[in-house]
Amino acid sequence: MHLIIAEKNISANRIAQILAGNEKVRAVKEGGVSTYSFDTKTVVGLKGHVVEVDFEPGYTNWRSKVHTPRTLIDAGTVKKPTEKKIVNLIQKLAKKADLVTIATDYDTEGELIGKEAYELVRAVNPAVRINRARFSAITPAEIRSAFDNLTDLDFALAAAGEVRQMVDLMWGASLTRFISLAARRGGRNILSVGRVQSPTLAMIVNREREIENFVPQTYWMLSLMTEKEEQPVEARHTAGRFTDHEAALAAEAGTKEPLVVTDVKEGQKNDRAPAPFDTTTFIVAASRLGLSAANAMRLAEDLYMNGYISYPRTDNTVYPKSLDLNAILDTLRGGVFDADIAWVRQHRRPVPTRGKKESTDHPPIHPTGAATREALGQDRWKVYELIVRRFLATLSPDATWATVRCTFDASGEPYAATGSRLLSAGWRRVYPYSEAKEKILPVITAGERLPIRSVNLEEKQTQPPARYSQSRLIQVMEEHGLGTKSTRHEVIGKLISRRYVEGNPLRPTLVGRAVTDALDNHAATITEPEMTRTLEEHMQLIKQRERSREDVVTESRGMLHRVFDKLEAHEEEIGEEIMEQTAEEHTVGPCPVCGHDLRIRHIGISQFIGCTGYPECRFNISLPGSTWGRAIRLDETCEEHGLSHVRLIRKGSRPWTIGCPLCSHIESNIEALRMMPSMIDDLMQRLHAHHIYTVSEIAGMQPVDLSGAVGVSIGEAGQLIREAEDALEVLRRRSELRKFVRKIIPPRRGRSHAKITRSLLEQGIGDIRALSQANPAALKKAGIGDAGATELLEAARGLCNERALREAGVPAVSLKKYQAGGVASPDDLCYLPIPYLSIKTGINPETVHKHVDLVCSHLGRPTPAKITKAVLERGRKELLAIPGIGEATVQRLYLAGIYDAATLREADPEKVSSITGIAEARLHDYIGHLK
DNA sequence: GCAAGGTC
Repeated sequence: MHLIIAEKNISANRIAQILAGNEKVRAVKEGGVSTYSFDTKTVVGLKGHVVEVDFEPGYTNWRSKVHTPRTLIDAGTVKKPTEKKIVNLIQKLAKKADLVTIATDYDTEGELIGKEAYELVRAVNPAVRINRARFSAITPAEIRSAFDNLTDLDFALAAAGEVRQMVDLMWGASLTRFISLAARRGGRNILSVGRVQSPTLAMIVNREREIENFVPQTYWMLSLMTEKEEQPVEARHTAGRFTDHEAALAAEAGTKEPLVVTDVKEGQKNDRAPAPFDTTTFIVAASRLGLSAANAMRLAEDLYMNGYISYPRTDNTVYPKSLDLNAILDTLRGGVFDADIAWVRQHRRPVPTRGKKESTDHPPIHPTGAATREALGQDRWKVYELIVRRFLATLSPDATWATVRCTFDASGEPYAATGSRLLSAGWRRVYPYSEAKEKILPVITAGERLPIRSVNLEEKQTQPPARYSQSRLIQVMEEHGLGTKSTRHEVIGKLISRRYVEGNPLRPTLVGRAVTDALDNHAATITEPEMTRTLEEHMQLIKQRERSREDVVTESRGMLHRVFDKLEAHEEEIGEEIMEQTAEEHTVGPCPVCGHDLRIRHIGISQFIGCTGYPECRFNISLPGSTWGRAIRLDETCEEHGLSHVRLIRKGSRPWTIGCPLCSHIESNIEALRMMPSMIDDLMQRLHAHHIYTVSEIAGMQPVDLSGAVGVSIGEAGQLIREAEDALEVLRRRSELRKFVRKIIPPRRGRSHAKITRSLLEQGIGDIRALSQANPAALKKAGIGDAGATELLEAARGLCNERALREAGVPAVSLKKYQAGGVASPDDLCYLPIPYLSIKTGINPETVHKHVDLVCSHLGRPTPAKITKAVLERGRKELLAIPGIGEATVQRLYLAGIYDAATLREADPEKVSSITGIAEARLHDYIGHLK
């Protein structure tokens, strides 16, 4: 069997189709992985890298005293399978193979992915021949020629890729751990560092600094309005920007009629058709349509997977010779583009346009299949249409413009006006994404005299550089060689998810700045694009076999060690700098009580806003737990309290904007305050004026302090505090009820717990006790179904009974036994006969009596007489001695309080029968037997 | 918990 391994599933399929020719390809899924077989060949696709380098075991604990971040530099590495299904299948097939061909992409990573496959094969089949097919596009010609000229894997090329992996891992992981530990950040708040992300972040930070430090310069623009045959014409002073106000004023004053046309120059301008799309230019064009980089890529990948466009991750801007452009035009026929295609065919430029970059792995992005707007939906169609039109534009002639430049002399001051007119639209006919703006001048001839209608001197300011948009940043990253076509947009996503940058255009956060500063000051290597450039040079040398992998890695290790020398010497300082700079990120504004900063605090899953004056100042505002979303500070501030607004953000759900935390705090506590009988508006205002907002604050105060704060007598203050305590208790029970209902009736879509508890409250059900006695109709009204209502009532009763018994002093172990015996309510204990309770629970009758006594006295009821175990045992024997009475009957008699011959003799058979269900006649028999 | 690079 000949095993062929491709880089991805879709390539595997296409390679199989091409190689099979007329033969039918059998597509079979094995263990969830597709294989394509024909003849004796089987083609399998990888998923890019199917293994991952990581440190050998022992380095997982970040805080280890032995394996410090620095030790990661020299730590051994292992390759771990990340796609187990594929790895297993490859090895299974490799055992049976007598030839293996690696057919991954033709670039460094492709060679490395190929080597990973090679090693997987070798591990299970040391003898099999393994060769390599190299092709720059998956077209029949390329593939056939590649398989006719099979070569060997290029281990030097793969080694270059391995160096990148090693260097990225050791620099990234060690620095990430070091910085995170120094700044005491863990979990979701780690501070990541990397060869690509850190220089990218630094560019955004530097741009922000430029903007902040920008000093605007004033300048003046001078223009005049003239007209020819009633058509207004604007001419600008040829000096352009005047930086000297005096000079501008003088030129303005000197601008006088006669205005003489000194020269008219006509010309023609070519407006080149755009080059084919690579990933970056595609993202830039898509961003003009309002799509973010990540979105544009997601849509393009979708189109690619469904066969509408070619592979969207490419650096190539030159169509390979093997690409049949006419065939593509044919494919696109029969839809909305027909007219445009016909036009392109008719006016086709001799050679398609080409961009600066040419690479071998994939062709530029182009359409591969016809589609309709209906089939794709709005967004995908937008992207598809863009790609089709771009393709058509690359085959279309240039646009041409007629240009004209008129120069004027206004009594010695020189002016000029320019005009342009589209002569032939060319590619712009089929690619209407950038507007062709014409500026038509009337016909003006040299020597003519024109009137001056007005002279305008405009004062302007120079502008700071613009922040990076995502697409602009991707362009700049590419210019600096940062990242690849596949990863650039992901890197930006990473900076956003680490909360280093935010907004569009991108702004750095305080954390982003702090980390960049710290790295800039102590580990500058990692914040500069230079590192990538050097790495690439070294990779190049490895490819040319001029340096070895080990040599380059050793050099990189040495550099990283030197970086760590500096870092470790300043660890504390670095940590403090970051913490100090980022503290502001959590600061929401001044504490209303003491004026110190209020800060958002996260402790475990709980979060709140506390005062930095703690413990002297105990002011705090509670926030919903972080399961609702992590609290972050917004830029807006509350005019009344001067505090930043707060928002809860949670992945995958809409953010919950709380707004001013103090406004929200006050608002949400008013209802609770009103639960205090003495609370009147005036009192509430006085409390608020003293920054007392919650009942729990009042409940926790001393009467003297409260009296002083709101100007009531000590006695009244005491009363208020008691009222607050009561309100607090009611609130506590409500919250308990809410949690209880939530536990029994779990939340699900379309069932609002807030609604349920509100409705219960309106019906006077405010705690679990009230719930246990509630009418099922009330639960139904609150939106709880029949089954749920029964379950809820039973659970509530059970819980109340349990609490009552526990309060009375029944020990927990016994409580369980009463529950198991089904006799666990206070009434059961007070009213059921002790022998019955004993036999149902297996508890000694004397102990039962003790419990019954506890419960009865707790409830103020009389305790029944004690029965000892001996008495009970004797009585049982007496009863069993009576013919017809067995264990079951004894138990039933217990229920009626009959436990021996004497109690049976005195019993009223009619009553006993009604309680126990034993026929009266039989009871008469038993009693008769005794007599 | 860490990088960057493949791919889905």
